[in-house]
Order: sequence, then structure tokens, then C-alpha cells
Amino acid sequence: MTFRTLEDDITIMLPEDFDLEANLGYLTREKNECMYEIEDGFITKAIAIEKARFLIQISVIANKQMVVRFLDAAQPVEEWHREEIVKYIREWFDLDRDITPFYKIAEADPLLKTPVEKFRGLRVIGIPDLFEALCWGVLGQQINIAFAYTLKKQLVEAFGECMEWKGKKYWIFPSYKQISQRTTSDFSNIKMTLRKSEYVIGIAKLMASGEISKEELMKMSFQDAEKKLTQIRGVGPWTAHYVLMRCLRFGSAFPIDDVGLMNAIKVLRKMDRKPTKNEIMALSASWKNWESYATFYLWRTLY
DNA sequence: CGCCAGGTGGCTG
DNA sequence: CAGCCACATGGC
Repeated sequence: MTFRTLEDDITIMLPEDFDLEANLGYLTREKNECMYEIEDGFITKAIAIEKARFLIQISVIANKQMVVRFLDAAQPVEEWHREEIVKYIREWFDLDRDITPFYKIAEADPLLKTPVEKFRGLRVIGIPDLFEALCWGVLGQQINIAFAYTLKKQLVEAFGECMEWKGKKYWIFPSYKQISQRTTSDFSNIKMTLRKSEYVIGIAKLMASGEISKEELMKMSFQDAEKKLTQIRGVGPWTAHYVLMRCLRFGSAFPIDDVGLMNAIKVLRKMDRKPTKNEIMALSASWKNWESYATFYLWRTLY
């Protein structure tokens, strides 16, 4: 890519409950992650805004402000691009939510007390792109997390685009338009089930036709959005809630059937078996509208 | 080797 | 409608 003079850095002021280490702890939990790179506290990521491509590097100063630097761009950086990138980052780190009510609940909750002490300042890290969030949910079904990352890497490297910078590749998740034109035979080198390939292509087609869009889902009530999502083939209650939590940002999203959630509760309560759904419902009775945060913090206790 | 991983759709009685 | 089952692969 040719050299260009890039625009000035962007500064984003951070909310009170933001801790860089807590968030980097989540972002670095899996070495196989291919959607960004973390090094020396810097987060480097390729971002697509429609047809434009940017390579940005995020750093955080004293947990007070985020600095976004443009390392590279495939075209001039326009003002509206900068606005969209800020929007993306605010969604990614959930910067527009005041999470002090969650801490109030959690500090009085025997199950959440220790996790919130340990991970204070962690936000629910989002997946702002709906297609990426749905695919990531589908890929993660029923398999261990490390393997899910392997599958995502295979999918991204097979169909995504990358930006190269200083000898490294930074990937952009494949678009639904691109995947909607593939068939399951194109997925033969990706070691996921045929069923999952069908789900991913089906989701891409629904998005390409406009039947499913983030914009529309964001306008819906929680229950309507959940219903719309579970009508998609391959999206059951777990995946729907996962997407409601990580992309659509409903605080009350709650993947209650999640085996990781069950195991976290089992360990924290020193149980010799997994809790039942009824037991989890009883334990979570006071989490109203913060189920997503509670779940995310409980997951962090495991990996 | 068997069982479990951030489940789901399809089939059966 | 509840109860099974297959599904690709890796770690332990």
C-alpha cells in the first residue's frame, strides 16, 4: 500500500468504569484470535467502513482516554469515516453504558462479588458487525472455544480480506454479500460441520436480501428481536441471546443454557455437578437488565 | 478410548 | 411435545 499522510489521531474520552488491563485480559485470552492484534498494550485492527479500509491502532492513557491512530488507509480518511470508526469503537467497548448499577447489584450478590472485584472495569466486549456476531455464535455452538477460534480463522482466511502492514496481516471479516454467493462445497476446507456451513450461508443470504438487518433488530423490543433471531435456521435460544448480548447490546440478554455459564457457577459455588436451569434462574433473579454483564463476568472466571 | 466443549435441527414414539 | 441423535475436531 502506498504511503499517505494520515489525518490526526482521534481521542475518545472513557467512562468512569473502564480498566485497560481488565479489557486486555479478555482480548488476549485466546492466541488464535485473528480479528485484531494486541502488543505492548496497543490494539491493532483493520476496520471496513463500507468500501473504505483502515488500519487503526488504539492505546489508552491512564484509563481516561483512548487514542486512535491511523496506521494505514486504502483511501483518504474522510470526516464521516472518522465518525463511523468512533462509533464502532464505542460499540466495541460498550462505552456509552453506565455500568455502576451493575456493580451495585454485583457487590451484594454472593456469586458476582468476587468476579467484579477481580475484573472491575471490564466492559462486555462487543461484536458490532451483525454478520460477524451471528457467524461467531454459530461457530461457537457445542465446541470448545479454542476450536471455535480455529474455525473462525479458517473462515476469515478463506473468504475475508486483509491489510498488510509491516509484514503482518490484519483481517477483515468476510461480508455477508461475499458469503451469500458461496455454496457449502466452498467450505470443504473449513473443518466445521456441513450443517454450520449451511447456517452461515443461510444467514448471509437473509442479510443480503435485507430480511435481517442490525438496524431493524435494534429498533425492536427484546422479545421481538429474540423471536426474529430464533426464526433463523441455525440460531437457537443460545445463539440468539449471544447476539443480543454482544451485538445488539440488550442488557437483559442471557444465554442461560450456556455450558460455560453453568461451569462457572459450578466452580464458584463449589458444586459437584452443574447447576440446573431452575437453580440459575433463582441465582439470577436480582440481575434484571444486567444478565449480559453478569454472564460475561462469570465467563471471565473460566478463561 | 471416552467424554466434554460458549447447541441446533431433525427424527421418533 | 419430550427424548434421542448426528455433527467435525481437539484437549485431556
